[in-house]
Amino acid sequence: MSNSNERKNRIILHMDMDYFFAQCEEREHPEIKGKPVVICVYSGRGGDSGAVSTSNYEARKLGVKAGISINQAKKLAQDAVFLPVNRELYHNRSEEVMGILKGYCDKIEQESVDEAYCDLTEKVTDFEEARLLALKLKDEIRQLVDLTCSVGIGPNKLIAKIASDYQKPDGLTVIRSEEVLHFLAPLKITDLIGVGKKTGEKLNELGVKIIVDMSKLPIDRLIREFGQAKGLWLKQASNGIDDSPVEERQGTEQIGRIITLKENTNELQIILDAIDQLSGDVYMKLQSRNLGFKSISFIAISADLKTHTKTLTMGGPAKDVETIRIKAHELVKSFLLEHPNPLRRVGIRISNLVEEKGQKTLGDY
DNA sequence: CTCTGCCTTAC
DNA sequence: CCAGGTAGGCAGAG
Repeated sequence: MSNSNERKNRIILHMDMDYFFAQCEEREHPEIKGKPVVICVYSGRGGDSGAVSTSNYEARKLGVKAGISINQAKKLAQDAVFLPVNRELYHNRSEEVMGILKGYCDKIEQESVDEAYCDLTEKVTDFEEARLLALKLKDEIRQLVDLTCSVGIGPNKLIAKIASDYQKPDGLTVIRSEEVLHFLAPLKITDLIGVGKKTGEKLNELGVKIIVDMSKLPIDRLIREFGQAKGLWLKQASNGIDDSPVEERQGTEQIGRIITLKENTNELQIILDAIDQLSGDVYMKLQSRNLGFKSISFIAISADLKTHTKTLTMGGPAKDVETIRIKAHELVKSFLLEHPNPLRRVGIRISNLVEEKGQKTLGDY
């Protein structure tokens, strides 16, 4: 017997905070509002070595956007305000905003620190009512947290997400079921989730420029080019179909940390020292969630920016910092035997996280 | 199932 | 000479 909810036409909302990190900083430092603001991740190497995390619209007008180097950004916008990321601040703001959003539906699916889906199907009877609710939501976030966001509403997550991106900042876009195909048809394929640079280039070679082009490709062609899961997704998405439910998730499925070394090196001791630090950080996060883990990876990024990983899975779960350290050391050593070249960045990640009921911390294995 | 590389997503 | 940190998912081989 299928659940009647599954058959029902859904009304899904997607909320996306506008230029989130930079907006949080504007609120924190009102005097910088109106100026270009650039949020930076400093690598810890030279003074301005690092990358731009995000920027406000004034900075974007000057060409300063996520991903470019800080040095480049300084050339493009000498008078901009450059600030280091302050994750704690953004996290706190995020909690406030998500708290408000939770008041609008039974469950939300938080996609990242500044994005979430919300299923309104049981809360409203039609898209017009959903629009009013979204206006109220935006207003409440503005009143209580003093931040703007862009909201999209559609019959599924895919359409809601594209809609929230359609008008920014401070936008609201509602796409009814019957408007979906017209809405999608002229959009760029990179507007779809799962289509980035690589996939986009490959699709261009197939003569696909906009979404309607892709919707006409035979599914077996897409599967041949992109594999089963992705091919199927591209076919469905280009036709506006997405049956994935809004699912509340608690916590991530992996915990990782990665850093840039002061200088490229293949010296074991330097790398192990870094690993010990990272182990402590990862352990703290693990402990705060009271979880155990079964797999651990060492991540290495070489001077040419290629990523390498080495993973080890244990027979049973562990939850102590010593196991993290020891296993990570093993992975580092075995990696360096195979790849004795200098590394730029190193990191560790634990996965296969498991609920830990008992509190005994006997080292296993 | 495990492991690695690759892709994506932005912020 | 310059390119950060984090997480999720998939393919393909073993």
